[in-house]
Amino acid sequence: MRIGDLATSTRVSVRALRYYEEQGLLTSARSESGQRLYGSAAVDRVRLIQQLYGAGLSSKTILELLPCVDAKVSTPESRERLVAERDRITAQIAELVVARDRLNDIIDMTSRPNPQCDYA
Amino acid sequence: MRIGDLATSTRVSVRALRYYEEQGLLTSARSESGQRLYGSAAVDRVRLIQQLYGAGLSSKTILELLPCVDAKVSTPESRERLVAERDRITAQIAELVVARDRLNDIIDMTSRPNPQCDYA
DNA sequence: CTTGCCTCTGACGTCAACGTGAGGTTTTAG
DNA sequence: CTAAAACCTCACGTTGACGTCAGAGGCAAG
Repeated sequence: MRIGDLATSTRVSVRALRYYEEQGLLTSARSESGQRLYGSAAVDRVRLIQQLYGAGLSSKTILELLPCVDAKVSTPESRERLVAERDRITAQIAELVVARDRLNDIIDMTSRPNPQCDYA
Repeated sequence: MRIGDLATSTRVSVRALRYYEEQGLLTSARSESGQRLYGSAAVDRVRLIQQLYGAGLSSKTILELLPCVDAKVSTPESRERLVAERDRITAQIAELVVARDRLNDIIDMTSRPNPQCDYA
């Protein structure tokens, strides 16, 4: 498949896909004329990358960790990195839960009929 | 209290506090000589701002919502906005949970003794 | 063969939340 | 009184993940 097809099936922009390749996260075969060609496995690869980006990992970090996924092996350093990121995500989830509760409080507080406006 | 004190007690940089004021999120009285002066309520205000930033809200969004908090009243538009942000956070939490599980899978997968290396 | 969409490689633009340094005033400790 | 520390206002720098435009070539349809 060509880059436009991959973009469509992953809902990721063409620019982003080229960026991923630039960062070393995604590889592609090239046609005679230089166009990028991808196998179907690329779809899953892009999804994984998106998921890790979504979790707040940087290109650099993802680049370090992808080889582990591919080789199914982690060095002590990369394992440490993985655990650190997981813990960071856990902490961030906790933070988001607190913030959501806070927003809910605000919603409740501001949605309750205002006493000053109540009929006596 | 002066800006340095507020920075210390909230663990937010002086620059950030000035930035919050620039964005209209934080107000300050001024001394004769022009230095910012804050009441103790400013600490909670900054904490709230930090929490909302941490939840991924932008200055602009926070600016829209703070008056609701202060007045304890929300217009239909702002209520809609609050609910939308809450739902976005909920979705993001779900995304993070998925990503964390994915990371855990990777950790497990790469930490298990490699079969190819096992003694027969 | 040409029209129109896809792709290519640069390379500059963007946006948000600050960081950082300049150059100058104010407050505080000794 | 004086030196250090804290404060002030500009105003440019930073970072990451792309967006966007330019200029040029590639590819299936009619």
